[in-house]
Amino acid sequence: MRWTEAEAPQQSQSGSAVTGRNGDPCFSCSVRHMTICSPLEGEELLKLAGAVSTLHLDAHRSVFDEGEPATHLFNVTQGSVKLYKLMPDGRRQVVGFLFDGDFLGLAGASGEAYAYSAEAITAVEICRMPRRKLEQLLESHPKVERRLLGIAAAELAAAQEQMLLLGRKTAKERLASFLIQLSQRSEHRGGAANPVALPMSRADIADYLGLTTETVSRTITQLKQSRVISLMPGGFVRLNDAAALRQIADGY
Amino acid sequence: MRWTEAEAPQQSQSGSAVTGRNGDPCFSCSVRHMTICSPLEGEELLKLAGAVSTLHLDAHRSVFDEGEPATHLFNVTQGSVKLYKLMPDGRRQVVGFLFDGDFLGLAGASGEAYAYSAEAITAVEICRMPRRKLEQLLESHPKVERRLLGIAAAELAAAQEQMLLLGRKTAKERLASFLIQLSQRSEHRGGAANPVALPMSRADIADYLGLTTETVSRTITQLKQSRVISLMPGGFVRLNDAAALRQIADGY
DNA sequence: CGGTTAATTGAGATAGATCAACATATGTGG
DNA sequence: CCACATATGTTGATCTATCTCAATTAACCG
Repeated sequence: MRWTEAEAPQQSQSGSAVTGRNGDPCFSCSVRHMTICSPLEGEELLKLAGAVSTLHLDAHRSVFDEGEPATHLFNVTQGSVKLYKLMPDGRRQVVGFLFDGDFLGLAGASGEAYAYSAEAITAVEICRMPRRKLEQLLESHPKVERRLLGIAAAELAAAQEQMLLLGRKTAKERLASFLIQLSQRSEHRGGAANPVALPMSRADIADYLGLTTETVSRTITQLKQSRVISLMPGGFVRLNDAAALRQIADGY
Repeated sequence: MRWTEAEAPQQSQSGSAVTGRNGDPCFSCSVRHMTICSPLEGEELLKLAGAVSTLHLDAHRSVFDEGEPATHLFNVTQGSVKLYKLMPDGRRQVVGFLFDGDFLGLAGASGEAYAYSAEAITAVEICRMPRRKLEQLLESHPKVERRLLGIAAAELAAAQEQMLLLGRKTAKERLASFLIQLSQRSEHRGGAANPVALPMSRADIADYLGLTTETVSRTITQLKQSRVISLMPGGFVRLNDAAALRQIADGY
């Protein structure tokens, strides 16, 4: 179920909460330096803070569904989110995972409806802004628009890399690529490159890599047995030989 | 082989030719209304015309290769182009086809190197602009930047749709999706929706859909036998029952 | 600590790949 | 303009990576 802002309880039993216009969400934002907001300062930031709301969602809660009018744009400030598309018979394709600092809603920057569904993997904190507010922001702040264009270009390149993975790589190569990708993204946002967090389920990984959960599981076992990776408690993977993993990922 | 502009003959035997700064390429541009240039007029267009060159390439000629410095942006004005990524052992993934009016080089809008190779499928005419010129253009023309952002968002949505295709669809569904896509794109740029041109080889289609040429051929035969499509001379496909094809594409 | 869900492992089935032959264009030099 | 040469496309017969179906084990949670 989804609720409008007016109906939303500040702290609900349903695993959702909104906080709007009542703090300084932007000044204290822990991921501001990696968001589209980074070019803004002082007064501008204050103005922005008045336009955004902060969502708190439990794991498995929907952020929005494919086909809904794309009224908002988002920024994940804490936690992990998955983006996916569904076919009528239930086949699912995860088109992306989002982590701290990641922007969400580019497709909605021009289109009218969300092209995929978004769901929390872990408990998440998400910053939400009305699309029309962003449009105003773009008018007055070319830097923000440039930043958005850069994000779009990077996402496009990542999408093309994923097409190569889905179209041409073996199961082993897909898993290796996936782990390397998670490691690099963690590093990129200032986290550890090596013990990599795997907050998503095997089913989510399978739907991201175009495989089944069984094949994901078997392939992880295979990588484990060849000592390239180790599974650690708490949903972490240690990359024992990142170079070897990269070789596998690239199909050498 | 590739050549620098200085070395390039105006009309060469190698299947390549450049024309720069010597006409009114922009005013007479047949696809201007669908390009990023569409917001420009009069003097602005004249200035732009001074910055672009027009390339003429025969089929199978390279426009650029993956990894090259992304010094230019392009617009296909006539003909068809394929974009592809290669793996070390030769596995290929076609990440896109371009037709009249399509923009090329978004990835290069922020990145430093082309993320894929581009090659002419048919004889093509391509408009080329230095990346720094575009950046200047963006500075002074927010409309152009907005347009680029819209293109990026649309491409991103298309890429996600392709991930669903590659990750979850059957061969038959992939072919149906592909034909519907070509039909819609043709219609979108003012062409006929129904007899659809297939300028690319079976190998290109296979590499786009994550299949082999044999499977592409067999699946086309299958669609032909079920009367949903017909192959016409000259590399055209007639969609006899577009609705049925769409049903197949969507997995109903 | 039971109960439920997620992950792993096993055995067998299959869509699509591979290997191979043939057919049909496409192009070229005589 | 034709006959050959080459590249592209189609069809057939097998093979195999991954899926599907099924059972077991491990993790999580109240």
